Amino acid sequence: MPRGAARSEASRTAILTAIATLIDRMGFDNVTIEAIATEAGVGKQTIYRWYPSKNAIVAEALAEGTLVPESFPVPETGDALADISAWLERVLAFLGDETHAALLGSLLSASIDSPEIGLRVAERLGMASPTVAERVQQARDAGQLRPALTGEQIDQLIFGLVVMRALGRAPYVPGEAHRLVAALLGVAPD
Amino acid sequence: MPRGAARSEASRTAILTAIATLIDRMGFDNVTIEAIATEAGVGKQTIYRWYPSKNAIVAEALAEGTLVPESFPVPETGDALADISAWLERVLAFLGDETHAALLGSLLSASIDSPEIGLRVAERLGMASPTVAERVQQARDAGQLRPALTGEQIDQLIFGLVVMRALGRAPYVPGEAHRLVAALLGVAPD
DNA sequence: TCTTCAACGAGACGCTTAGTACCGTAGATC
DNA sequence: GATCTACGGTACTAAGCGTCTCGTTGAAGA
Repeated sequence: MPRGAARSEASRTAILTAIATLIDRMGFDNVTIEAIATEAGVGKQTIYRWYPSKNAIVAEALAEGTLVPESFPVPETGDALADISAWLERVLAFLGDETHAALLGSLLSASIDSPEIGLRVAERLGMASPTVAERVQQARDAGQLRPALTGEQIDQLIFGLVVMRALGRAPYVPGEAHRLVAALLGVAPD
Repeated sequence: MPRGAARSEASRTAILTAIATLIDRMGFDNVTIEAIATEAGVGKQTIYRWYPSKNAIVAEALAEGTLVPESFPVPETGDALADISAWLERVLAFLGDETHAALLGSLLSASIDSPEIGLRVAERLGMASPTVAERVQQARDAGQLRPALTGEQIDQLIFGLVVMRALGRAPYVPGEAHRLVAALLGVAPD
């Protein structure tokens, strides 16, 4: 056991809560380390002791669910088309809220610098282990589907669409997810 | 005619060239306004007089072709599948170069702040007027295609894929563009 | 119990950059 | 030739980054 005082869980939580609050209040780009310290009632050094950058704090806040409380697991009923389109429906509806779309936009921007944030965002959206790609491959192996594209290509197309929706603020039309997924999987929609 | 000296075209060009040089040399995020002024041999005030932000300079450099000299017009042979897949092939091959992918990544990041940059990027990539969406619609009207998705959905899927490739640095497999576009248009590949 | 040691809140410090203000100069209009 | 505006250059304020150093607090070891 190391000597001295242990890391303060209260401070850690306060930092994660503070960054979520500030991003919501003043936008991702305008949040400074100093403002986080003040908002959290914490010394700046305490932040720099544990996090090398703002992105690292964001990554942890994402992993803990402090930034985005909702999660979007892909259902597993055995029907890949229904599972994936139900999932996409939830994600697109979530992004229909302008605040959520703006937040995801900022997180995507941060992902360009920080691959870890990219990974955490994908996790939050349910797009990591098992990925949509793996789901498609299972359905293909089970003989349920014979899509023209590889699982990985479908995965990229769907994630890319989610990204475009986050950036473009297109309104979501109910039922659209089902038609999209059906077309990508090469199945006639119900 | 306004009194006094006119705007210096030499300075304007020097600024655009300087930002392109510096982005290439030290990466998008590390380029400061002061460095641009020094590199261009121009007073800082001259920059602030004409551009409200770094993003505005980038937008103009994009529009002039200073940042990305290549352009990617969608061919118009009348065969929508061939046209779009030839175009996508060129774009994905371009992004296979890591430098180009990194540049596009930075530009996408800037697009989140600045819709104008998003528009200019789309223009450079050939994805604005006429868009892929319009091309698909023409083919549909001419009875060449009956895709399951709307032109706009296909447009978003393809642009999203381009974005994912720029971010994910996936290598490009020759011929992939054709299979992707064929599947999205609901046509069996040749 | 008492010593030791690391994390803590707080804040001073040097550094860099943003953005503004002002200089004297050059060039274009009246 | 008088006037006006953009120019290159420089000084300036404001703000944030990241480092460093206080005195304090609290947990582990003797």
